[in-house]
Amino acid sequence: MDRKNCYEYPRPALTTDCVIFGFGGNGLKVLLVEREKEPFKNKWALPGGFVHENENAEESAERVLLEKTGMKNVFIEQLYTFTQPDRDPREWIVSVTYFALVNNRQLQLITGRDIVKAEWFGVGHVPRLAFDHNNIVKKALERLRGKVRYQPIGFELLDEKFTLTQLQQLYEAVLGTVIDKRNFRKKILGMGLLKALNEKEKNVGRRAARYFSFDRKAYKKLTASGFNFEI
Amino acid sequence: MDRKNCYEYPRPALTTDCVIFGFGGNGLKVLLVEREKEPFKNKWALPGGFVHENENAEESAERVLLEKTGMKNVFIEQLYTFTQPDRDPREWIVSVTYFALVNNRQLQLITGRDIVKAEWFGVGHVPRLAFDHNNIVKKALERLRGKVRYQPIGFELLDEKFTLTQLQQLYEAVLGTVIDKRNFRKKILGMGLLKALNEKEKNVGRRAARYFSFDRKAYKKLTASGFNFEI
DNA sequence: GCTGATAAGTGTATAAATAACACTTTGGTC
DNA sequence: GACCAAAGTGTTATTTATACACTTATCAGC
Repeated sequence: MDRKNCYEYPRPALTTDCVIFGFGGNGLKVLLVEREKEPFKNKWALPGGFVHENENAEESAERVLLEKTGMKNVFIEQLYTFTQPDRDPREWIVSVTYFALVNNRQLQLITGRDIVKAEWFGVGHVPRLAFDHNNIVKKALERLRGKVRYQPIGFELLDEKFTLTQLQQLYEAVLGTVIDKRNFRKKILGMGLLKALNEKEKNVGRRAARYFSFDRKAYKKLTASGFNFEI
Repeated sequence: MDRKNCYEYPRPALTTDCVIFGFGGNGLKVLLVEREKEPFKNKWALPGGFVHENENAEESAERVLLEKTGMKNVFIEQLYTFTQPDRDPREWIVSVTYFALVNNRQLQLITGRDIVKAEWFGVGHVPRLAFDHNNIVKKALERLRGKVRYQPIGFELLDEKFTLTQLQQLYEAVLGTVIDKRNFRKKILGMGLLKALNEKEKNVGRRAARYFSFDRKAYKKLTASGFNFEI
């Protein structure tokens, strides 16, 4: 070790860890990777890595996401910073954590690559993870559940175009409730945030559902004039 | 400099900064301290300091609060972590920020001491601050405004006992709205979160108002059974 | 091309919450 | 005891939320 990185007082290493949520057919899922090194070698963990000197934590999280899972341009937001001195058995390591929401298309990307061993786990079936990562997942779930009702972030988990039933199932999965179909549609359409597309499902073996898309422009306009999203 | 704190890769210094809100007669206030050293010597800044190796960030924030302002046992919550590499002109310094809510009694404590030069500023009259601290204050205000409607944290800004008018004025100040007195009282009393005390204001030169206190026990019970606070 | 299976799509009536609004009462001062 | 200032108090109209069941479209199999 050379004398380059010496300081007057001890300093923590800085990492980012990312809780990536996806919405598959049967519920909300979180992406875990298998650790290739000690400590916790071969244990499941959140994708993460060290922050470089010339980048901020968010850039670092995005870089790590791309390197480890091949995902980019995903919705990402700072979650919490974990600073407990003994959270890493090696030394003082502080982690700025993020939570990310990806849709099915982004979710496909990773299955093609083989950058690290990664797997989706239903949020109810997350195994014992390395470090304090179970805590981080717990915090991310709380945040997602709290936020999904007051901000239109649920759309980040669906494809560009989606059916109202998919949207409803998403809310039911995240919130853990059952929602009345007619009331849900009345409410969500009444907000004026969805664009009805001239396109329907195909080859579904039943009546085909119409596709909708989230109208970001309309949402911006509405929020500017005091509108508050709420499900 | 000895060789004690040398690392393989560069590491950031870790600090905490704290946005402390108080509610004075005429609105919401934030506590600022004057910097005694370069950089930004004699400029206003948020109270903050370096995190020690054997403490977590929250303990550090509480320690700094006590050292710099004499406050303890205040409501404190992690806000956001600022990691922009050039946010400090000296070197790479990452700050885990907190927001704190103090009531009048805690607010008095500091005026007695003279630990650092500290002053309350109305949130609409915050001067140009050191580093990226104006950003931090902005973020804290957003958080407070977003949170005060869905969690009973407003009470942290009032004394143990308070009148309904004080509570209403607090919400009006934080949210920047005007609230109807009768509807406000109906709603807040209807929640069953306030204990009416057998005590009134004294020597006020008008009809004395009854004191109330926030019933934490009742709140815990209610949240456990699915109640959601909302103003 | 008819039948059956499956989920899409749709309206109304009741209950609850919110919003608007003004006067009487009380404690203290002069 | 007259006056000042803010405390305290109900009702109605409007909006929003909730509960609830049948018809329609698409595809598959015959």
